[in-house]
Amino acid sequence: MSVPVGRSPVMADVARLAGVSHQTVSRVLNGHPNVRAETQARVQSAIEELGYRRNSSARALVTRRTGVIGVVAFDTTHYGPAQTLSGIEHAARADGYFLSVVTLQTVTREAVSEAMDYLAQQSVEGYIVIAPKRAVVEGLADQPAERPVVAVEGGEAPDLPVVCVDQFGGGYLATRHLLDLGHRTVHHIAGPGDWLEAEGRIAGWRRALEEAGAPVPDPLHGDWRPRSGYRIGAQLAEEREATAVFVANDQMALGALRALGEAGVRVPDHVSVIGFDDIPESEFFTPPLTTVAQDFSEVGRRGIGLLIDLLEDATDTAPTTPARSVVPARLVTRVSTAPACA
Amino acid sequence: MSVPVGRSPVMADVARLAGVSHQTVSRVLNGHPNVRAETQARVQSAIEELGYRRNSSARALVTRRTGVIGVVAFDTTHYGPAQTLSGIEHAARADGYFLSVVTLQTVTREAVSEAMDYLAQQSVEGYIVIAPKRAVVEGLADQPAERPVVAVEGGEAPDLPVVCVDQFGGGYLATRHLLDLGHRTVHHIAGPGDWLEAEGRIAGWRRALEEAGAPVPDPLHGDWRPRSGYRIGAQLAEEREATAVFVANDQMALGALRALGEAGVRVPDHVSVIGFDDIPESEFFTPPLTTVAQDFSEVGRRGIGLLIDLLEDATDTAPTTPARSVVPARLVTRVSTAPACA
DNA sequence: GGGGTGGATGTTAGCGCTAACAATGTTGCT
DNA sequence: AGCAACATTGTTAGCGCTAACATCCACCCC
Repeated sequence: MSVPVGRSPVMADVARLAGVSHQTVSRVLNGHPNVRAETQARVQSAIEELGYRRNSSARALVTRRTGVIGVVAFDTTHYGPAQTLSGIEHAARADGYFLSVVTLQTVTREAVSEAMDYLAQQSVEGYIVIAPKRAVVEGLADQPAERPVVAVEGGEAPDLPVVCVDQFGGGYLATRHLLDLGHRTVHHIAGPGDWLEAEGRIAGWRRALEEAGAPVPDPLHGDWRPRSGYRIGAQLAEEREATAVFVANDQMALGALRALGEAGVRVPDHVSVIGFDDIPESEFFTPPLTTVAQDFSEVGRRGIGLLIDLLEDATDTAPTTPARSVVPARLVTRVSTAPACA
Repeated sequence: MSVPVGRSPVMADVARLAGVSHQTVSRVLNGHPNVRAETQARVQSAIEELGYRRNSSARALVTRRTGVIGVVAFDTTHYGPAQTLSGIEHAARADGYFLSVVTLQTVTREAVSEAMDYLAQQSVEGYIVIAPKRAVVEGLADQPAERPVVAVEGGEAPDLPVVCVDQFGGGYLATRHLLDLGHRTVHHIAGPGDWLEAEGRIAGWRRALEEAGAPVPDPLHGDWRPRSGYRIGAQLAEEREATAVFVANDQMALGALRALGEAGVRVPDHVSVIGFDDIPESEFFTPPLTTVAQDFSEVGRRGIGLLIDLLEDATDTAPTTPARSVVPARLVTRVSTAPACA
């Protein structure tokens, strides 16, 4: 009788079929307590019979909640960002939120702000911004935040909730590992200067050297890509001075390994190399790369957790200090590092 | 005067400030033709003054269009899927659509159908499903499709619009390249049997061998990961029979290179190796890997293009044959392949 | 000059849902 | 019995927007 043709069923259709008011249907759908079990069952079966599905726009219109989280991500070509995004996605879904993603090519303040604007059109409830550069984080803090924002990989953002991997600790760990193997000092192929991850790793590396009283060579900046690691690796091979190199990511480490190999420098016999990220490939580099692993999924999970907290304690008017969550890094020892030759 | 406190402005606020009806505001927002330039300007400036932003839920409720496309993706750890997703995202945004993404861990029919169900809650207008396995594509075709679906990497889906890279052509290209270098035959480290990409590459490889009258060895199946390439590479090294190996992706090729290297088999002097995907790292493998490049961004673009066509010609009731778009693959020659030794 | 024409604007009625309140029935207690 | 307290259901009024229709006015043509 009441099977509607040509349009999808609405709450009133279900109500009619179940012989109740549409409000009762709404109550069943929202798990309201005061509905008789028998009524609830009748409504449920009417819903199934009609294949009814609640209209999310109508619901959002009246509840003022869309259940959508906006994500601004960068360059998912790289392993880390891609993994982080995936972690965010799973955590969000587990909590019943939807994700609307914008991926940016360029990491600038303007691009981020434009992306957030775009997402605002869709009435996202809050944002997760993967903010690997200082300028971006600062830009975020400036924005008149109508909606909560969580920065991921945002270093030490001044007044923004942040989740990040302990880059400093990771850099320290890597350097310490090489010093412990007896190397006099450790050279560093760093990431681009304006990246927070690069900064943190440099700081950790420097601290480890200073603590050990080791000389601190100038860090050599690459651009994260294998080619730049290759170029700098070739340079180091020519200088024949370094015995241990900490490379700020595995892709550059790959390039460096190749350059050293071509120059006849054997790894780890002549030079030890350690990377950062633990990409799936690094175990199979020549030689298998010792590196520092980051738990990206955990970062994603914590980011979503933090944002949802913010979303759901909207009552919390007291400007508590923004949360900050640091995920530890872990040393993964393989073949590319060895004791310094005496 | 009419600056509302405590709530964000609505159309009526803008209307009041501009001294027009809310409908005129709506007309300006929707680019309706019959609005006097002077009125339009007044409305525009009222919008800016109030920082007004149209409520997307209310709009969607009445227009029955959400502007959201649902994407079901897999395992964005891998380069290809991640790139494809990024291509989809850019294309969608360029056309003013939003993306809601679900990434799956397991590629099963059930998982896909559950993901689509989840997305349906959000009233997506259509779906893009990255469907790399036969079972998934078949499951999709079965579904009572209330909304348009485009399969990406879906091989030869029977009655579904599909965009994919020419896997067959790529496999053929790779094999042909090795045969042209004088190899008697080409061994194949394939992907898992139930993956369409693996199937297509096997078929292309087989065809090239058959055309050349070369013997067709059994393909050896890996799981796409470096480790499986390593295992199979070690096996090939031990048998000492293969002089040319076509590996179904770069990650497995990396493992194979490593296994061959460890077994003292020199690449390309003793054995030529060719990969598939052209991941950013492959240029820096030892030796730099000859491979087959896929234009993932183009795949994403075409996928979105196809879906939007479907969405916007909803009038088109005639069941035209589903579109099918094949993106060519490209040979990238580096160092890992060389003429067969006489 | 009268009536048609079309541009510019306003008015009204929903879209499908939830929240608030109203109206029942049902139980327990004095 | 009588009334309070509560469980259960229904009724009504929007949420903020767009589509459809109504209105007004300027202009043109015979």
